[in-house]
Amino acid sequence: MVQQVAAPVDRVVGPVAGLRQRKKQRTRCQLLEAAQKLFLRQGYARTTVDEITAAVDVSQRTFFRYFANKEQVALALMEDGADDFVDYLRARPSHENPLQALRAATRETWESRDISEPGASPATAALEIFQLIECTPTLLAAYLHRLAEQQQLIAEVLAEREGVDPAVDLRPRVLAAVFSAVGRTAQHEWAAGVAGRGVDVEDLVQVLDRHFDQLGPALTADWR
Amino acid sequence: MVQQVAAPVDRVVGPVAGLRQRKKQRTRCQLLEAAQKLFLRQGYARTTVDEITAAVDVSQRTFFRYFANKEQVALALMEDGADDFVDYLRARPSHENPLQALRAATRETWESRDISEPGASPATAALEIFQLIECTPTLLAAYLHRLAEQQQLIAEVLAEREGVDPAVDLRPRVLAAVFSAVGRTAQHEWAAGVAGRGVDVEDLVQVLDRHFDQLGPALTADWR
DNA sequence: TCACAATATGTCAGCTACTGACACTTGGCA
DNA sequence: TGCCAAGTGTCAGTAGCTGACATATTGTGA
Repeated sequence: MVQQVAAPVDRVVGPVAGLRQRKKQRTRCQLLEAAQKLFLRQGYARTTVDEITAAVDVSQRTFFRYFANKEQVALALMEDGADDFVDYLRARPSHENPLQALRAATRETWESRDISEPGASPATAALEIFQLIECTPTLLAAYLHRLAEQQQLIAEVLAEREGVDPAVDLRPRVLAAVFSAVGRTAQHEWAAGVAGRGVDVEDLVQVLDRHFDQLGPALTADWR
Repeated sequence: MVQQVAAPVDRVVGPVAGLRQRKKQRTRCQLLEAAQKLFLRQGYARTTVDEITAAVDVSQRTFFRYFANKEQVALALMEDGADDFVDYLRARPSHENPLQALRAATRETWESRDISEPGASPATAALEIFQLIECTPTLLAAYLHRLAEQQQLIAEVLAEREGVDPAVDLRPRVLAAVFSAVGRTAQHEWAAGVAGRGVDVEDLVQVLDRHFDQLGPALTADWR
C-alpha cells in the first residue's frame, strides 16, 4: 500500500499561470468541494470515490492522480492551516522563547483563518471537518500521522530559531512533541465541547491557552 | 470502513479453559507468528492476507474474524506491552508523583519484557516490529491511533491515582499527552539509532530517561 | 450418552480502494 | 503550424474487507 505523494499541484500559484495550471487547480478544488459536501452529508465511509468523481465528472483514475488516497482529500480540507503555522512560527520575534513562539503562532494561525474564510460561519467548516476526522478511525489515524510529520518540521524550525544542533540537542524534538500533543488534546476537547452552541475561534484559542497553561502544573511534583 | 473490534479472544485465559478456547488461541497465535515472519521477511505491503492464511491453512474469512484488518495483526505483535504498562502504572506507590510513576512504569514494562521474552535476543522482536511500523506509513498511522486511545486510558488512571476529577481537571489529560508524545519520540530515536549494533533494553530505557530529563529544559524560558 | 444449542469455520459472491499500461486529447511553444 | 509534454480516460486486474448462508465442532443438560 505504501502511501506516495500525489501530484504536488504546484502550491499557491499566482493569479494567472497558464491555462493548464488553472485547469488543474480548478479540478482539484472541485474535487475537494464535492468531497467535503458528500463527506459531511453522508459520512466518510459511506461516500465512495466514484460518487466524488461523478459529481465533478472526471474519471476515478484522475482522482487518484490528485490525491494519493481517499483519506488525503479529507485531510487536504484541514491542511491549509498547517502550512501557515510554520510560516507564522518562523516569523515570530526572536526574543520570544520557544514555547511562547509556538503558542503565539498557534493563535495567529487560527485568528487569520477566522477572517480570511469566505463562507458564512468562519471556522465552522474547519470544525465540521475536524469532527468528521475525529469520529472516523481511519481518518483520525491518517491525521495523526500527518501531525507527526508536521511535528518533525516544527522541531527543525525550533532548532534553527534557537541556533541549536537538532542532531544532538533533544530539546527541539521534545518540545515539538509536547506542543503537538497538548495542542491536539486541546483541539479534541474543543471539538467535543462545542457540540450544540455556535462555533467561535476565540473559544478555541481560549481552550488552547487553558491547556498550555496546565503544562507547568501537570509536570509539577505534587498535584494535591 | 469504520474499524470494529474483532473477536476479543478472551484475553489471558488460564492454563486450561475448554478445548474451544485453546484452539482459538492457538489459531490466533499461529496467525500472528506467520504474519510476523512474512512481514519481516518481505515487508508489510508485499505480504497479502492470503499468504498469511495459507501459511496457517485457514480461510481468509477466518483471518478477518480474528483481526479487524491487516494492520491489527502487525500492531498486535507490539501490544502485549501496552496492557502491562497500565497495570504497572496502577501498581506504583502513591507517594510517587504522576510523572515519576509514569517513568517508573515505563521502565518496568520494558525490563519485564526483557526477561520474559523466550526467543534468543530478548527485545529484538519488539524492535524489529517497531521498525517495521516506523517505516510503513499505513502501519504507523494505525499505531499512532492506538497510542491515542492508550493515552486516554492513561489519563483516567492518573486522575484516579491523584483523586482529581478528570472531567474538570485538565492535568491528567495534559500529562498523558505529554508523556505519550515524549515516550514516542524517545522510541523513535532509539529505533533509528540502534541500526547496526545489537538491541539492548537497557539502552532503550536510557534513551527514554534522557528524553524525559529534557522535558524541564525544553519548556524552560531560555534555551541559550 | 444423546440430542440440541452455541460457536467456529469455510465458501461464495460482491463492493470498493487503488494501480499499471496504454491510447487519446489538449495546452504550451518554437 | 506542428511538435512535445502534460493531463485525462479506459480497461483490466489485485487486494482488503464484508454479509449471508451452509457446515462442522464443541459444550451441556436431560
